[in-house]
Amino acid sequence: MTTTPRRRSESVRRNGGEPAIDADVRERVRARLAHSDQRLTNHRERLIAVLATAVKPLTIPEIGDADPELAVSSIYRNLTKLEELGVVHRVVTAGDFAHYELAEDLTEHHHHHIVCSRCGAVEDFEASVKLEEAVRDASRRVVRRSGFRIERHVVDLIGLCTNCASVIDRTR
Amino acid sequence: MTTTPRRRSESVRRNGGEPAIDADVRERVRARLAHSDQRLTNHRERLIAVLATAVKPLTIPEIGDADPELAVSSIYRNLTKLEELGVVHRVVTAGDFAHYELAEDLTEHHHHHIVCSRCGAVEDFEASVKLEEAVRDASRRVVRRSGFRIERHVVDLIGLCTNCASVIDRTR
DNA sequence: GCTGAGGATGATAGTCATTCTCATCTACGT
DNA sequence: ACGTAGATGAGAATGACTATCATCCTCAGC
Repeated sequence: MTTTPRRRSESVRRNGGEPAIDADVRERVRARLAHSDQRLTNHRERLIAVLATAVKPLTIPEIGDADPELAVSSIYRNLTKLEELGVVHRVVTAGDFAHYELAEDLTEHHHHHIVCSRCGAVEDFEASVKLEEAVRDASRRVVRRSGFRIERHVVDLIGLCTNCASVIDRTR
Repeated sequence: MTTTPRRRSESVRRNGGEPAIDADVRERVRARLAHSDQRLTNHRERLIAVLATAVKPLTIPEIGDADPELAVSSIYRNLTKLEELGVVHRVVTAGDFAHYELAEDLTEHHHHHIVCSRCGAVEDFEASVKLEEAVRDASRRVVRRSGFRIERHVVDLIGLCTNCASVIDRTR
C-alpha cells in the first residue's frame, strides 16, 4: 500500500460520554444476529456502540482507540461476521486500512462518502433526491441487462482532503 | 482478506490480436509523462496497451497474464507512478487485488462500475445524463461546504455477480 | 448452584498483496 | 564511445488481515 500517513482517532465520537447504543438499534441488531443463531455478546455490543456513536466510517485502529478493551483480533473477527450478516459495511478506500460503518438500514441515515485519494480519509455527505432517483433508475437498468443482483450503491466523491491538498501544493 | 476465489484472465482483450495503443492515446500519455519529466518507456507503453485493450479494469495478475514479459514488480512500480500522474486509476473493491484502468480523460469514455461484493469482480456501465448532472451538483455543493478538493466521482452498483449469487443460493 | 458443551475471546503465528532494495541494464546528451 | 540518470526485475521486507488454539463465557438442563 502507499506510504499513507497514519492517522489515529481524534474526534470520532458523536458525543463525549460513554458509548451507548440506541435501544432500538440494539434490538434490530440482536434480531438480525438471532436470525443466524448468533449472540449479541458484550464485546459485539460495545463494537457496535463505537460505530454507532461515530460520525464517519472508522478504521480498526480507530475502533481500538475508542474502546481499548476490544482486542484487535476480535475486532477483525466480529466485523467480518457482522458484515456477512449485513449489520456493518466495509468501506474500501485507497488508504492502508478498511473503514467500517453501521449498515444504513439500521441507522435510517442514507448517505454517501467523500474520500481523500491520497490518505484514504472518509467523510459523510447526503445526496439529493434527484441523485438517488437517478441511481435507482441506473440500478434497475443494470439488473435487467447484466446478471448482477444489485443490492446497494456507492456514490463517492474523490479528491484531496484539506490536509493532503496543502501537502501537495507545498511539494510542487 | 476474505477467501476470494482467484480468477485469472479469460476474455480480457477487446480484440484478439496484438495489443496496440491508439496513436492518439499514446501521444496524450507521452505528453502527460513528459510534463513530469517521465519517459514513455517500452514497458510502460506495453502496460498501457494492455489496459487500453481491456473491456474492464484489470488486476495485476490479469495484466501479467496478458503480457508475461512484464515483471510483476515493474507493473506495480509503473502503475503507482502512472496513477500519480493521472494516467491510470486504481479501482478498489472487496476482492484480493486492486483493479486498474486507463483514466477516462484519455479514453473519452466516462463510465461507472458494477462490483461483486463477494469476489470483487468489476464490470463497466454507463450512467444517464440525469445521474451525471446530479453528481456534478452534489460535487459542487460538497466543495463549497467541506475543505475537500473534489477531482472525480465514483458511482458503483454493488451486488453479486451471477457466479457468486448461485454459490450463495446453493449454500442456503 | 453445578456441570458440560458450544460458542466467543485474544495472543500469537501465518498469509499474501504490495512495496522496497539493489545490482544490473538502457537510453540519451555530450 | 562515455557517463549518468533513470528503468528494470528478482528477491526480501512490510504490514493489513486471517487462522489457530488454548482458555474463558454463557446458558440450558439438572
